[in-house]
Amino acid sequence: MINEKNIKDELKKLIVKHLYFFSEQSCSDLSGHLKKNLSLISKLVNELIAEGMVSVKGHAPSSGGRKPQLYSLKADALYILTVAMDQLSTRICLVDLAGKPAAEIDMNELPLQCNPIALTSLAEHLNSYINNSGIEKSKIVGIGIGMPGLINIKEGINFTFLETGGQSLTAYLTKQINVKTYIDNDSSLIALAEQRFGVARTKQDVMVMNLGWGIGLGMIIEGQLYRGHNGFAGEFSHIQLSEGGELCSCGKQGCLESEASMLAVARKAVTGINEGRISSLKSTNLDSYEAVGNAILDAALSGDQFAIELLSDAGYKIGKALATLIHIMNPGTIVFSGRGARVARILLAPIQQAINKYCIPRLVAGTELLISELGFEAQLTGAAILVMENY
Amino acid sequence: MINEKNIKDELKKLIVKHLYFFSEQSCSDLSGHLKKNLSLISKLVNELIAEGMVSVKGHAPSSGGRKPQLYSLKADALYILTVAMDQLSTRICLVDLAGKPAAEIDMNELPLQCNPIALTSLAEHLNSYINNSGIEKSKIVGIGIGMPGLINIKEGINFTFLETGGQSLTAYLTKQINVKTYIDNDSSLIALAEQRFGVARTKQDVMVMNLGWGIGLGMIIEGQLYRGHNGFAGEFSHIQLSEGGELCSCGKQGCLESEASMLAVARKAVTGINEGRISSLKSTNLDSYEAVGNAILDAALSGDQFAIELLSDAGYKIGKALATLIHIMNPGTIVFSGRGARVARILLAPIQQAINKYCIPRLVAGTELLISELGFEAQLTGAAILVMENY
DNA sequence: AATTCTTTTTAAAATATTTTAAAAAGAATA
DNA sequence: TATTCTTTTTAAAATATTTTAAAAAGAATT
Repeated sequence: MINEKNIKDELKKLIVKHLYFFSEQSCSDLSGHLKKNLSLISKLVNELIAEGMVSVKGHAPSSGGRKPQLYSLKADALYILTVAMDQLSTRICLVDLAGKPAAEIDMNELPLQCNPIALTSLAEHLNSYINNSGIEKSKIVGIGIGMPGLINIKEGINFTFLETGGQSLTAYLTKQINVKTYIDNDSSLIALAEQRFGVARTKQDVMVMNLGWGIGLGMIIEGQLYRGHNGFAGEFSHIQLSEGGELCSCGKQGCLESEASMLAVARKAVTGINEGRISSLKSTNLDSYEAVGNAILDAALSGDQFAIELLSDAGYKIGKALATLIHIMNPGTIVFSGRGARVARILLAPIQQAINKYCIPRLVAGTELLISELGFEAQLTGAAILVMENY
Repeated sequence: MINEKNIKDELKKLIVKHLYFFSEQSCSDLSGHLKKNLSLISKLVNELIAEGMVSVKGHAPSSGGRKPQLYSLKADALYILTVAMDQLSTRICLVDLAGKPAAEIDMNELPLQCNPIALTSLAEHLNSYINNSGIEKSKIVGIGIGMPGLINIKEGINFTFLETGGQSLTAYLTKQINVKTYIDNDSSLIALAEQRFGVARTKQDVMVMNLGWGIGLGMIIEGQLYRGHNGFAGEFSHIQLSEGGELCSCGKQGCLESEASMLAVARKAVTGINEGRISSLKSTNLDSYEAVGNAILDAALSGDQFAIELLSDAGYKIGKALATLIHIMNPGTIVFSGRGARVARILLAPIQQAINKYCIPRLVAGTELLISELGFEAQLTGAAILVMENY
């Protein structure tokens, strides 16, 4: 028998996956969701218990009959190594099947741009992190990495950063670390996180805005992450907002990113302060846009008028772009996530205002705007999901 | 046994469906596509032959072994009633399983706007058409209707036309005609037709532009028609193109529809001619925008400079809007279909020009632009597909 | 408190589907 | 031309999955 028990094992993996996303499920819950017969599910769940993958978690209240037994994954049965990169730094965290950190988060500078040793450096970091964690490698199901750039997830190539001359990043890391590795775009992973464990939980058609140094868009269509024909879907930041606006890094003018990203806002703040605008931002080191950007968020949250004005302006522009997105996609939900989610409450009013102005009312009515609760954690959570989706 | 043979029958229906979309398939083709075992497929195909649904269509060339036998549906085993409506007229055609008309196409005026008897009139028309066709009702699998408007396909309600006070159009027609009836948006059906039997055959991520009195968009995402959270996805015609442009019927300014649809072009033509522009259009009845619109297409095809200028202008605007669409969706294919597909060759140059200007090169490179070959037939074809998808 | 009704879980029987093996038909090659 | 190799089709055996039935556990009702 070449594929002895293969089909049964596949189904067991499906059960494990399902329990990862929806813990505390009864056999009939599982049966309903996986569209497999109860009796089969029951048998396999018992096998999983015997194997130490699953444990019983007490009873749920009954609606007039025998109380269902609830099953969950044994959190320490397996671990996932999650990695969240942005252009400047990298966070690493080993988590268990319940999403709890099994070792401290490691945060270190790892500039992606013009850094030929970034990849080898990353591999070394990951190896030593695992060694220090005290968890044996065999218990780590996989490594999930979210990174900015245009990414081919199948081949494991990043066309924008970590240049390898067409070589597969995932193949390299899998070999170096000896644990199966997966990569994906940061905004896509944030969208996954919001739809599986965040405010868009169980929603089917969700657009997740990743508000950060750029403006990313992760799209969930009919419950699945949509990546487009070449994996470049959601290049929302470079749609044209206004004829003849600011020059963008992409070479075009008036892109959303060059008008409303955190970097664009920081640039405007520096100009404004140099022109004598009154603001608490004056005391910030104006040489680092990164520092200015973070300071704007803090200032806005503590009521600084100039900062709020800058963010409101950005919000209105984001809203205008969202109006177009809503017309095309008719999403049920839009989530504001990423670094900038902290100030989403301030952005929301001008965003809503622009949407009202530029959208057909019937479409506005069908779309809810939500603010992320996962915040900065979203990308790490998404990286874990990436691994479990491939389990 | 309550569901005796249900599962087997389901699979048989899947085989029939598959043969509808891909005729002349061998058992191994079917096995591969349906992901069911060859031996099972072989048995069921033989049953379908015995039932008179399927027939053998000779052999395909072999690649070094026994020649595969090819199977097709018996074209006259079942029939489909297809209906294509636009705001002014309705086409009806009974087709067989090979897509061949089994009765002549019926084309009649049926204005949708402010016409309370449109629905009863439609039902009468359909009934008498069936009676005149000579095909017995029991052989008609279903009625598929494509119509403009915001449509809820599950409930069978059109929110824009054929007002029934929230009653289901499909329930009414199914009862009146005694044949299961389905409705869908015209642009959605055109997209279906292009992806199943048109130039976008087998492509997975396709945006189909329905160039007509309005500008519609049908979206195929990962091989499936995407309708959005409330069924209103693809409301492409009302995205804003230019700040402060022409007033649109939707109440906003500068919408794509009010700037570049066939109706908008006709309006501009009338203005131009009244201002003394030289053109063969002068001899057209300028009171009917419909007549002017059609005349512009003819004039442009025979080289009239004014008509070509008008269409080029519209094309550039469509291209600018498409640039945004490409950034968001990263589609593999864009198809120009519908009434205006006749002049797509003239529109293509300015469309491409605008896309080049407003798109990131890497995204342009991944998207091919195609011109429909189904043309005006697409909507009827799509209506047949709608029925077979529900078979 | 006893009975009836629900729901979950388990086991046995029935059915569906896949694997394996073998036969049939033909292409490629020596 | 005979042999070997492929591929398709069919049949038999093995496996997977669902149905059916029954037991277990508890809620609701009389």
